[in-house]
Amino acid sequence: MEKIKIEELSLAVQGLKALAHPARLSILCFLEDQKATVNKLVEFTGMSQSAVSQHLSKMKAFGILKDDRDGNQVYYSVTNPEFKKLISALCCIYTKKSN
Amino acid sequence: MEKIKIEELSLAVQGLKALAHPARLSILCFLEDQKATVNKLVEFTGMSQSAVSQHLSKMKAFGILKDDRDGNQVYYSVTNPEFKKLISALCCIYTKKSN
DNA sequence: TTATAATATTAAATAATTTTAAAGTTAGTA
DNA sequence: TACTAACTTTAAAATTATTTAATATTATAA
Repeated sequence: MEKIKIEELSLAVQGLKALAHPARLSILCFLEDQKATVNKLVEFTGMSQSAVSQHLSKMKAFGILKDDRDGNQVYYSVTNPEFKKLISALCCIYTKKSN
Repeated sequence: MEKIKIEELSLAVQGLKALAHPARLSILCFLEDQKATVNKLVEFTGMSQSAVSQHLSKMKAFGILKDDRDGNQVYYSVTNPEFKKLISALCCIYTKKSN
């Protein structure tokens, strides 16, 4: 495995930070196999609409999520399947199960 | 792939947070294939001894690193090979290369 | 012993992130 | 056009994380 170069490291850190929040990680898990509207995610997380929107835009900014508007609703989904691998590795560590 | 359960999620978040800092991530990369003393890591990172020590103990607290004392030196190393997979997935995302 | 090298801990100061609350958009509907 | 639903943005307040600086510990060496 190659080392992460120093320039890439700060990107990687930002990527990690974008995941390292309970609301964001649970949203990401939720979106693993489906897209969802902001409202749906507000319901799911129990957070304020504003907070959810801010978390979503942070994940979008770091290229984890993308959004698609349909009328007055906005659907969010995971862009890069590699992020699923990352979540998978996390699962593996924290559930002590292989996958 | 299984979902991360809600109880495990907060552990996973703490694990991610433990990685999501430039000093910590670069230390982790450095330790990927070798153990090292605190002093070595102070040199490598260019940070103060105290700061490095605090970062190391945070990573130790979350089970990412372990330490081994030898005389008056302390060697740090990565505990769980799964963390390497995680770093590997990160590499993959941020270098746009497969591995 | 005393001194020193290597590391850890603590507390205060600073910086970054998150939440809350209040407006502000955008798109559909009466 | 005016209204409402779905969402975003902004700014201030609250919280959490990091750095700094000083002190403490642990083990070896003089």
